[in-house]
Amino acid sequence: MSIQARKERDRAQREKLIITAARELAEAEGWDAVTTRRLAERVEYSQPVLYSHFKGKDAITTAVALEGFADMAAELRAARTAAGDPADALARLSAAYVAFADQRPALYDAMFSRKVNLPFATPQTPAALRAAFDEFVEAVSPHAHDTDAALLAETFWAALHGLAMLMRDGRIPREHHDLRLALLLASFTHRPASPT
Amino acid sequence: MSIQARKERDRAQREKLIITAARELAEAEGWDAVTTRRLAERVEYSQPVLYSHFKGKDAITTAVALEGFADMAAELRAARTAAGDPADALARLSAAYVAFADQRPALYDAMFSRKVNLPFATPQTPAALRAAFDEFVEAVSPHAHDTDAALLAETFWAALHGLAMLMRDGRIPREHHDLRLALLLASFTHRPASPT
DNA sequence: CTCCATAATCTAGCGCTGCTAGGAACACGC
DNA sequence: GCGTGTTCCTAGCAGCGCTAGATTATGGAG
Repeated sequence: MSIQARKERDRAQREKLIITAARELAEAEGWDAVTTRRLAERVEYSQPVLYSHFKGKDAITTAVALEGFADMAAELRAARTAAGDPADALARLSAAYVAFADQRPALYDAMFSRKVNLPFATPQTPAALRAAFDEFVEAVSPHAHDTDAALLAETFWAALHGLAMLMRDGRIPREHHDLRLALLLASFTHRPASPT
Repeated sequence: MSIQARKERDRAQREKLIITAARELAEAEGWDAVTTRRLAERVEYSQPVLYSHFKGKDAITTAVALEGFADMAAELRAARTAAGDPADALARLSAAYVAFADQRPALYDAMFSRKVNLPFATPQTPAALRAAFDEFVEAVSPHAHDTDAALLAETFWAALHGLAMLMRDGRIPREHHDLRLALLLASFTHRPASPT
C-alpha cells in the first residue's frame, strides 16, 4: 500500500510544482507568457503531463487563482486585525486590498479577470474564497447598522475592485489614488446607508 | 482629384464596415470568435486588407471600444437629463451604466477589459471618452460639496465598474443587484465626503 | 483603344498556440 | 528475470496573428 501512497504523494507534489511554476511565470512575464510549452519546460516534463493533472490551461489558472484567494485572505486578515477601531480596520483592509491587486497584478488577474471556473457565492464556494469574503464582512459589519452586512461587503468589495482595476489599467490616473480611496471609505463609513 | 476623393471615401467606408463587423461578431459570439480570418471572411476581403486599415487586431478592438464610449456617453446623457432632481439623476445614470455593461458585454469588454491602446485622462483623450466621463462629473458634482468633482466622478465610476464586472462574471450574485446599487447610491449621496 | 506603371488585393506561409493520439520506456508484482 | 500495466514523450492537428511576394485591377499616356 505504501507504494501507491508514495505515487499519490509524488503526484500531489508535482501538481503543486506546476501551479507554482505557472504562478511564478505569470508574475514574472504576465499570463501571455504562460504557454503550455513553456510551463512544461519549466517543470521539466512534457506537455501531456500537464493535462494528466489539469483538464486544460484554464484549470491551471483556476488553481493559481485559488492560491491567490488564500494569500489575499491572510493579508486582509492581518491588516484588519492590526487595527484599533472599526474605521481604522476598514481603512487598513482597503489599503491592503488595493496593495495586493497592485503588487501582484498577474495573481489578481487570475482571480478576477481571467476565465476561471470557480463557484462564487454558492454552497460549493472554496474555503479560501469564503475566507477572503468573510474578511470583508467582518470589516464592514460595524458600519452596516441596519443593512445586511454581506450585501454591504459585496458592494464595498466591488467598489475597491473597480478602483484597483481602473487604476492598474491606466483608466484612471495613479495620481491621487489615496484621495479616491479616502473618498470611498468616507462614503461607506460616515453614514448608515439604508436604501428604499 | 475627384477620383482620389472617391478612393478615400471607399476606404473610410470599408474601415467602418470592418469595425461594425468586428463589433457584431463580438456581440454575437464573444471576442474569442473575432479572429482575423473570420472577420476577413465576414467583410468579404482577405486578411491583409484588415492590416492595411489597422496596425493589428488590438487596433480593431480599440476602434470598437471607441464606438462603445460614444454610445455609452449618449445613453448616460439621456438617462441623466431625463431626471428631475440631482439624486434621481445620479440614480438613473447609474442604472443606465450597469444596464449598458450588462446588455452589451462584448462592447463593455472592449472598453474596459481587453487590451486597447487608448489615452485615458490625458490631453489626448478622445472626445467620446471625455464625453462619457463628463456625464459622470455632471451627475456627481451636485453631491460633491467641497470635494473635487472629477475625483468623485472617478471614484463613483470605479465603484459602478466593479459592481458591473463582478456581477457579469458571476463573482457576486445577480440577486439583490438593485439593493447593492441603492446601497452604493446612498453611500455617495447621503453625506458630503471630505477625507483627511 | 492599347499599353504600362502603379496601386490594390490575394495566396501562401511562418512561428506560435492549446490540445491529443499512439508508441516508447519505465516500474512493479510475480 | 520477466510479463504487465502504468507513465511518459514524440509528433502532429487545427487554428491563431501577422506578413512577404505573387497577382490582379486600375487609371493615365500615347
